[in-house]
Amino acid sequence: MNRIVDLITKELQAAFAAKAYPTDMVTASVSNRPDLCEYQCNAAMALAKKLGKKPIDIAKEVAEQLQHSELLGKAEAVLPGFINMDLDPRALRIYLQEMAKAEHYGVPKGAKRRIVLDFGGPNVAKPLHVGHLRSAVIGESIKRILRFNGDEVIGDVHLGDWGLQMGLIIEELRDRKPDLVYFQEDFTGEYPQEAPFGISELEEIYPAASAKTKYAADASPEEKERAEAFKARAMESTLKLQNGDKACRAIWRHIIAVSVGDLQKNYERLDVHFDLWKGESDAQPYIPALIEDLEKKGLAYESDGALVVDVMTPEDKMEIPPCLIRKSDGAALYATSDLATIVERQKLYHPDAMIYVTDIRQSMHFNQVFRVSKKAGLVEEGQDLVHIGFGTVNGKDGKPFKTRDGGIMRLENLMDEVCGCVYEKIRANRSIEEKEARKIADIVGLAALKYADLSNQASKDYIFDMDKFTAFEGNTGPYILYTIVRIKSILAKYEKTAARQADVEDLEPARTGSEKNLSLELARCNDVLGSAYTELAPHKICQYIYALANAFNSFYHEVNILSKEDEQEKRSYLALISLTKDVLLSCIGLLGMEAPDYM
RNA sequence: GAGUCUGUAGCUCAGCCGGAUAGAGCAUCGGCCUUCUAAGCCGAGGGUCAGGGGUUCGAAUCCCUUCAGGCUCACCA
Repeated sequence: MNRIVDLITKELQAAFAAKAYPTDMVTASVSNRPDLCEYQCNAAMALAKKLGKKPIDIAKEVAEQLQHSELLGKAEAVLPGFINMDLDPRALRIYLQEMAKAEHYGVPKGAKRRIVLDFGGPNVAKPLHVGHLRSAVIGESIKRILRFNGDEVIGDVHLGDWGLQMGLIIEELRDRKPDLVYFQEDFTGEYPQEAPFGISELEEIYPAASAKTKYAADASPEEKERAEAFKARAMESTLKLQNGDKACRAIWRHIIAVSVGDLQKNYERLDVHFDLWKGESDAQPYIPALIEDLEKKGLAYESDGALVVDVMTPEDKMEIPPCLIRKSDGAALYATSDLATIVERQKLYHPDAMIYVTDIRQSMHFNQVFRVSKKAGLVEEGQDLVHIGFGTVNGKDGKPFKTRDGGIMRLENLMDEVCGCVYEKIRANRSIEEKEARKIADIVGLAALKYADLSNQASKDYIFDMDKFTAFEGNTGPYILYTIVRIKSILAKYEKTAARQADVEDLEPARTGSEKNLSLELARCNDVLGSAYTELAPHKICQYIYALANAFNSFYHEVNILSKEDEQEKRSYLALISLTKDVLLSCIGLLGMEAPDYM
C-alpha cells in the first residue's frame, strides 16, 4: 500500500510532467506549517534556478494543473514558490478505510531477512542495573519493530558468562566455604546438583571478590601483595575452568543456573524476551579454529607477544588500533569471543544481519570486530553487521545514575520505586481496590520507565529523573496509556447499549478541524512505522504516538461523541477513535508496552 | 595529543539527507469539570539554535574554524 505522501507525490509528478517540467526532484511532504496547509511541495524553488524561471510561476502552473485532482481539496501556489495542498476529506476517508483493512496499516513489508539480534548482555552473577535497562528495552523494541516488518528475528541475551569474573567468584567461594567438595583435591564422586549458594549470596560474592583485587595507590606492600595473590588465584581458576577442570566447571554451572533463573525473572517482569540464552562461553569451542584460520590467511600476526589483526584501511582518517585476539599470556579476549560468536551464528543460523544493542562506548570494539569479520571472510558480502550504541543513563548531576546514597541502582529496585509511585497516584485519584491498583500500577509504571528511555534518541545520554518519570504529565508513557483508556471507555460504554459496534465502513469525511487533524495523523502511521523500521528508531514511534494522542485529546474535548443524536455521525466518530485506539495499541506494542482497561 | 559524539527556552528534550513565523513537556501565569476518566483541554510569556566564517534563492540542518563538555584510543568486558 502506498503512503499518503506517495499518492500526493504521484499527482504532483503528473502535474509537473504535464507542464513539461522534470519530475525527479518532485516530492510531497507533511507540511511544517499546519496553519497554512496539510502537505507541501518545494520542488518549484529548486527547479527555478536550473530553468531560469521564477519559482512562483512554476508553482502556479502546477497548482493550476492540480485543480482537477480528486485527492486534493486544495492546491495553491504561495510565495516564494511553495505549493500548499490540503487533502480532500472524502479521499482521506477512503485512505483511512483502506489503511485500516490493510495488514499492518499498509506498512510495506521488508525483505524478510533473518536477523540475529544481540541485546540484554547481562553478566552472570551480577544484578541487573539501570545500564541494562537500555539494552533490554531498546533491544526488545527493535526486535518487535523488525518482526512487525516481516523479518525473522532471533534474539540472543548473550550472557557475560566467561572470563576472569568466573575465576574471581570461584576463589571467593573457596575463601568463604573451603569445606565444599569442589575444593577437595581428592574428591572423586559426583558433584551435587544443588548450588551451594543462592542468588543473594552470589550477588554479594562478586563485588566482594572484585574489591579484593583492588588496592589504593598508597596501599602498603602487604595489601598490594594480598590483592595480587588473590588475582593470580582467580586467573589460575579461570584458566582451569577454560581447560575443563571438573570442579571449576561444576561451580560455574551452578553460577549460571542460579543467575539465569534470577535474570529470567527480571526480564519476564520487564516483558522482555529472548529466543536464545547463549553466552560468551558458547563461542569458546570455535576459538582455536578461528585463530588458526586468521593465521593461515596471514591476517593475524604477533605484536609485543600478543596476536593481533590490522583493521585500518588507507582511506581511514582516524587511527584504528589493531584488533587484539590473543593476549601475550595466551588467553582469549572480548574481541576473540565476539568473533567466535559470529562464526557460531554463521554456522547455526546464517543470518542476513547481526545487530548488536550495546553501550555506545563499545563502538570501537565492534568496529574492529566487524572489520576483522569482513577481512577474514567470516561473513559474506551482503550480510550486515550493525552496532546500535546507546548512551549512558545519567543522574540529575549529569554523572552516571546512582541511588541517593551513591550505590548502583538495581533494576528491580528501580521498577519497584516507579511502580510504587504510580500506585500511590492511582490510590489518591481513583477509587480502586488495592489489588487492582497494584496490577494497574505495574503496567503503567513499566510503561513510564520504558517510554522515558525509548523517547530519547538511543545514541544520546539521557538524564534519569525519577520525579519527572513518575509525574505522568505531558510526553510520557502514562499520558499515552491514559489516552487509550479514554478511548476504550467510550467504546465500552457505546457497546453496552448499541446493537452493533462501529467499524471503518461507518467512517465519514471529517467535519471539524480537530477531526480532520486526527485523521491526518492516523494517515501517516504507515509512513512513521516504515521509517522507524529502516532507521531502527523507536523514538520516532514515541514522537508519533504523542502527536496522535494529542490529536485525539483535542478531538475528544471538541466533540462529545456519545451525546450525538445522529446515529450515523456517532458511528463515524466511533470508527475514527476505534482506529486511533488500534494504531496506538499497535505502536505501544512495538515499544514493548501494554495498556490497561482503565486507570 | 588523535579521533569521535554532543552543545537548541530556566530545566528535560524533539527537529538535523536544507524550506515559510525553530517545536514539545516541565516550571511560571490565566481560563475550562451537573455532560464519554481534569493523569485532560484551551491560552500567555519565555530563543543570538555555543561563537565566528563559508556554500545556497533559502542554513538549527551542509562545509571550515574556535570554545565548552562527554566518550574512545592493544593485552578488562
